[in-house]
Amino acid sequence: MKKKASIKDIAHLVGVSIASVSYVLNGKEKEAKIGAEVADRIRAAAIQLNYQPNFLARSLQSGTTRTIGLVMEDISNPFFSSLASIIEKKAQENGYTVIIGCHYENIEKCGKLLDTLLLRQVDGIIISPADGTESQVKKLQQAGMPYVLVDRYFSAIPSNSVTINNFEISRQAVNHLAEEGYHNIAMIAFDSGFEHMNDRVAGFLQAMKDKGLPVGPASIVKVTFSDMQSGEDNAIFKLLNKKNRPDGLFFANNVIGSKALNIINQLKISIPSEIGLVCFDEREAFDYFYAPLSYIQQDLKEMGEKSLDLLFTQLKGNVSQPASIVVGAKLVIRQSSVLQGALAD
Amino acid sequence: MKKKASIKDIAHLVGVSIASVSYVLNGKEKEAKIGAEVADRIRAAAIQLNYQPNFLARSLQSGTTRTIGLVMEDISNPFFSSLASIIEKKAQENGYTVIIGCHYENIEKCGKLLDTLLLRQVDGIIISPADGTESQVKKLQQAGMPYVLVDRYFSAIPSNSVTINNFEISRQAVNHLAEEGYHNIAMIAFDSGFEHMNDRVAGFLQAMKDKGLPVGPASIVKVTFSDMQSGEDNAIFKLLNKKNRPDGLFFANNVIGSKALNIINQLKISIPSEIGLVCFDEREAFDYFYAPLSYIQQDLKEMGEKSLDLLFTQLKGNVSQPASIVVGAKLVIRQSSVLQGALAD
DNA sequence: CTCCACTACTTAAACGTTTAACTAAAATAT
DNA sequence: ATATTTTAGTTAAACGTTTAAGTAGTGGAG
Repeated sequence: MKKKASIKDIAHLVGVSIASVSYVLNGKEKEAKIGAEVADRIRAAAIQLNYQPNFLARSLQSGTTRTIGLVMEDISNPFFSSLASIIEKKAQENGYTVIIGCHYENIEKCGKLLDTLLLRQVDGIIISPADGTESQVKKLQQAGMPYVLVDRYFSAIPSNSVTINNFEISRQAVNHLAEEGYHNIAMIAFDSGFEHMNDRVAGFLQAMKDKGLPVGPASIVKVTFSDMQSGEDNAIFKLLNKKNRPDGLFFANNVIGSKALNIINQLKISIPSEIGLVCFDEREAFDYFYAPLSYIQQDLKEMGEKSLDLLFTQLKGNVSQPASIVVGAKLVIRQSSVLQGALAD
Repeated sequence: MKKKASIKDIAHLVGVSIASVSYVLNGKEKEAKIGAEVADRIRAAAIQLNYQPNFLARSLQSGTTRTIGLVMEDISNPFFSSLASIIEKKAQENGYTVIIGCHYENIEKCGKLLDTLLLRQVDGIIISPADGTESQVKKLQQAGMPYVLVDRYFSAIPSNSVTINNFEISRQAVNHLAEEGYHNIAMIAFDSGFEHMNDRVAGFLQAMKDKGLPVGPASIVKVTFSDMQSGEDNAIFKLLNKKNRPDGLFFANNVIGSKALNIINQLKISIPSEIGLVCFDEREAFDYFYAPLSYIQQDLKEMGEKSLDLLFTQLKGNVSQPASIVVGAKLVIRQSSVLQGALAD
């Protein structure tokens, strides 16, 4: 990097003090009573020297960096990349810059990421935390760092958060499957301490109960994040390969859905005639599957924007009680869960 | 944010100068001849006060921020999010933090993004520039900002870059279509000044020539970025809806491929029997299409890692000539372009 | 006993800003 | 003619570091 001009250089050139330059360049010439003629010369010199303020010096002085941290599981997951795109766009519009970090569901990595953001003195953090990182979020809170939880939350740590009503929309999804005539429904979920995940499971159970459908030990299949990463996913395969397999499936998120779709293809199971499918979250693959998947669509635009709004409110110092914002989600019904449609086709 | 402890506080507590504290905490106690006992007391005080160095002050002093900027078209495009994921991971491993910005193929946005990164004094930038931003890249160069072009390049501005051989792999892809028996092949490409895009077109033309296939004005259909964003995409629809439509299609990238796939579904064109398909770049949808798409797979891991390597080399000051690294790409053949396969099925 | 070399530090400048507090000169008021 | 206010700035501290240059005190050599 070439040496850049500083206000000192401008002061030298014009023959005034650096304070005068600073006042003029910040539009505070009235306040500091700098004469019009001098002010003009300062501005001219700034242009002549192609002056660019030093952001670091300014931040050091002001204590704010106009930077926010965005921490999520994996930016290559379309759910997160869409959210990131929305957040980055709006942050930019508001003069904020976004530092991104992925924790890949690894507790240590998540901790390191947060430490880095604290160290770099970002103004605030939007985070979709890893499983089991309650203590890290608490640390954020204790450090007084403004943050917003998105998608995931910890009820033990009252925080600003933006989520959807996972229970209710899951209940609706499973209700729909039941009403379409699928009665041996199973759910595939992550084996985690995530409350939003448990809410989805609770929604499933509620619907089953409401519809008077049987729930057994095989009704909820739990898989791990690393199962999904590796090629192995025995649990799903076993579930679908056994003689009296379910006739309806509810996937707890798009990673599970996409994995399961692979296996369904592999086993040549016919959708929706043999099994009805609904997935939580969307994924492009679902549109191109021969029986496009019914799915739960979270309002990502709202989610991203509300997260930033909530963060900005905190940054402006209007801190009151933590707010939990619930944004919309809707069930999009397509061929994968509609038996009649299959007959009609 | 709570008030954090500074080296000044430590100095006070221990009763030494701030310089001593700084030397000890940077492991330069030998060099500065600080006694072992004092050093220990300083370290103890640092722990006691939970001292965290102020990154901004350090950066201001050192002139480096250990931050890199990553500028791409749109993080919600899987090509870019995969690349971003790889780059973020490796940057983190090397103690660098990444600021992300999307230009959405908008020249002004791209310019603003780069200005912001310059202002914030990132140590370097990895950029997949917007169409028509040669002057912006030149400005980067003139400012002495280390940067690496990735995926896209401007031959008029010799730069460090990481790309694939777009010409060669396109030629192979079209060759393959021809050899499979498709002889009325068209290409759908972006209407842009991008050289990598033109290389792909050149590869198409070369293959057509080599195979002695006819090339007419209808052989290359150009679409714009905004066509793809909006629901409208008349050019592709018209091409596929006319009586003597092509029997082979080569898509210049995954955005085009996914749009075209929609139209193909809509028109109920049978793949690969009626049209053979190959797409540049992958996309999850291609795996779940009833006839999985043949595609050109860029080695993204290599691309991301080499980009960072190249940037780090510059940061270490080993600047020689700009290097143009060409990473691997391969043609993955699946059902969408194999006629025999269709018959066998 | 003086000089020199060490040891173990400290001082102070520098990075580039912002901003509260001060001041010299001019203008106005009494 | 003197006191007061206003104008048009300047000085200097502060943000939290790093680091070159300086120094006070001690030990040993000659």
